[in-house]
Amino acid sequence: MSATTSPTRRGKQLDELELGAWRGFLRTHAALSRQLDAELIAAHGLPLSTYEVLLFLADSPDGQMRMSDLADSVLLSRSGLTRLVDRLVRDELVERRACPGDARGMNAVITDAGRARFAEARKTHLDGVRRRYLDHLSDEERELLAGIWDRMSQGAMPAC
Amino acid sequence: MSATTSPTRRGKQLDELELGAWRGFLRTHAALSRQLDAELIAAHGLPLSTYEVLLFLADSPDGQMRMSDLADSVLLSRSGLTRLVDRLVRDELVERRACPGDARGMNAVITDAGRARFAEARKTHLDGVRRRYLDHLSDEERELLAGIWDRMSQGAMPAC
DNA sequence: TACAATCTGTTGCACGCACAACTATAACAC
DNA sequence: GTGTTATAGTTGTGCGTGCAACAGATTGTA
Repeated sequence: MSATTSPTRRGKQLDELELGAWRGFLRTHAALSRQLDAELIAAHGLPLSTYEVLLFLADSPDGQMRMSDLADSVLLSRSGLTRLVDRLVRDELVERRACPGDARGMNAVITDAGRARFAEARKTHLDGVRRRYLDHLSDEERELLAGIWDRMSQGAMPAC
Repeated sequence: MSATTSPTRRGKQLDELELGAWRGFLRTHAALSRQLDAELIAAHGLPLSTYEVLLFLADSPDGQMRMSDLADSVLLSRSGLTRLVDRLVRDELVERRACPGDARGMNAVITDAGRARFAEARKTHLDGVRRRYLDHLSDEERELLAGIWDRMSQGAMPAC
């Protein structure tokens, strides 16, 4: 179940199998994220990055999160999140609220309109994720993939 | 081996397993592409997008490709590729050459300097891909993944 | 208390990309 | 031939993002 590769042939080109496992990964991600993003924009005017923010806010206890925590969650730089939240505030899907107990901090809070919009978008998105990804996998494959990703993010993260 | 999911529960949230298989995929891709890009820039001043272009050119018969074919290969818009090749020409890693037999077309041609630069970068990149991705997989897992990606890009592509 | 070091979020700036509009060439119809 | 349609590549423009620099608040130390 764990990595059992023969001593890696450093610098040598990838063989057929390695190539399929690696470039297929890249191709699949590119295709999926493009399609899901386009789908979400077409149906609800929400890009995927926005959807992610609403997702984390909607699923958090009080519908709010600290800016920096949110940035980490959606894998965005702090400045990137500042701008993204700017747009969400403009569209009245999110509000900024001073963080009680720490005058430096700000909380992003999802509004009722934001929740409504997100609930609609979630249907579309879940449907897309299933149809384009999950439905192509058997139960065993899903389990295996979940394990692989888990293993990788543990191994890869602390290295940088 | 093929998809055997019970009739998808449309709209319902993802269960634990589905979540792991899906969000892990996203997280892993984000982390890997960030790290590999940063690594390549630090070591050779080449971003990943540039590396991809040089890869396709270096591996093509005469070290040259039509602009539009190249754009499709590296998953970039045509305008995006035009600008990217502009930069490569400025850095003298690639040249533009009129396409014989079609006065509309242009070929991007890798230069000697481009080949040299790419050969260096390739070592770094292959090493990174192995260390961060392939080495975490057993042979069976690599085989399974290659199959999954293949199945998915066939199913997902024509749908859009 | 005072002062340095750290942390939070925002802003200036530059970059890379996509979309749409455009020019030039090619392919096809008649 | 002429006219129409399709294709190739470039350019104008706007958007989303990261990095570096910054102001304000907090924590730690003397």
